[in-house]
Amino acid sequence: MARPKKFDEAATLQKALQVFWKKGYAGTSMADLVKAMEINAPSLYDTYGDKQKLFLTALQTYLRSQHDWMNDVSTKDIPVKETIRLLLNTLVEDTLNDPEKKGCFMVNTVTELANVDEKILAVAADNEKQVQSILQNLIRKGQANGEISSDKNPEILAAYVFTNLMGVRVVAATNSDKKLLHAAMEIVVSSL
Amino acid sequence: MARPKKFDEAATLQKALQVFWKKGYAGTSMADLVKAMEINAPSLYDTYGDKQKLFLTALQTYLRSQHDWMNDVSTKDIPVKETIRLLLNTLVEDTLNDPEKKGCFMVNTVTELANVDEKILAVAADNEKQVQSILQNLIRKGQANGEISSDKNPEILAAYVFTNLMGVRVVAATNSDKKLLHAAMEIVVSSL
DNA sequence: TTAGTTTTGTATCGATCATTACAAAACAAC
DNA sequence: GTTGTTTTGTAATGATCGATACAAAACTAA
Repeated sequence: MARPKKFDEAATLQKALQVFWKKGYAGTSMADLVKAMEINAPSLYDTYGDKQKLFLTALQTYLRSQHDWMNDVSTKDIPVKETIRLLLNTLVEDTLNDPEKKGCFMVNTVTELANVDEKILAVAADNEKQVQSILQNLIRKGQANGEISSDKNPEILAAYVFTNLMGVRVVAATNSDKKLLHAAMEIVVSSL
Repeated sequence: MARPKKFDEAATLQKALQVFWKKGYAGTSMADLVKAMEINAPSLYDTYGDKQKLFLTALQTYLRSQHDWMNDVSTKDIPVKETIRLLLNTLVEDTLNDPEKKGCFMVNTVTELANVDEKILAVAADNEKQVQSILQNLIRKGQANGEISSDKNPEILAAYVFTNLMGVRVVAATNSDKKLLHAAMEIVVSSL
């Protein structure tokens, strides 16, 4: 019924995600996006809305894949502590292996915008809730099978792990001592 | 020998620091700074240089006060674990009590710029070195007086505490459950 | 007071910002 | 092939970006 789009919506969104991830919201110009996405400005606005909306869409896409990954790892049939070790260590590896050293898009966004944009704050709070939920389920499972003491509070343990998940993403940006970071994560696991 | 400045250099720098801290580097315009600092653009450039230089000066000022604070706390005559508990809990309190929820200026800067600005990366690496040094000294002191097992590696423990210092600054931006954060920090202390 | 120096205020620079008007081009349905 | 609809490319919008030119104003030293 009309002229079809020349580009793939999802793939082009991924390109925008990469730019926002690397340069942040304010640090990214529409010209940057137009160039990276290889579409013209009018196509961009028509398909994804304005800069804010595109950013939010990119962020949600990122979070979904992040959650999917965590859920995948969490449903593996291995000990709970092994699972949490895998989560932490994979983050260290991924952060250090990224040649662009982009860190975590959610962490970057929280530190840039959560205090000045309520919508972003809501997304961040929701993300925390979801990740905490995944972690709590893991910990309860560990308590059920005897890996973790039932005396401990799952909510607190989850918050503790979450803090380390966030922290290691920041630290890995300036410290590339892989062994040291893995050793620090090992303390997290062994203190559960 | 000439017309004196009408403003206080250090106090006006503090105003710039507050703006950069709240809005980030790219999110801050020179117009924002001129307004907050209550000086004219030419005075700003003449005294502090361009935007980049002013930002770096503000960041260094922030780091110096941060290090001074850590050193002050570290030289208190209390048990080492108590000191580390105080460091972690004070960060939680300060972050939650700030009505502007600015978080940590260093963390914000690392996540915004460390991957695109080598000068910032160097400052961040240097900061990590200094904080790690303070933490390592504390831990060695704890090992000397029997608070902490001498079997443990001070460097790894310091990296572990550092990760939690960074992490809690990010988490406190979206989770304002004070009790939960304090409880999580308590795990950090008790795992030393 | 006068000479010399620096700061201040105004006003503006070209460049870049996010966003869009408009018309040619490209498709689907008939 | 014609009609109707949407996308595309070009080009430009006003606003804001970081940074300065210039002259009046304000001070010190003599």
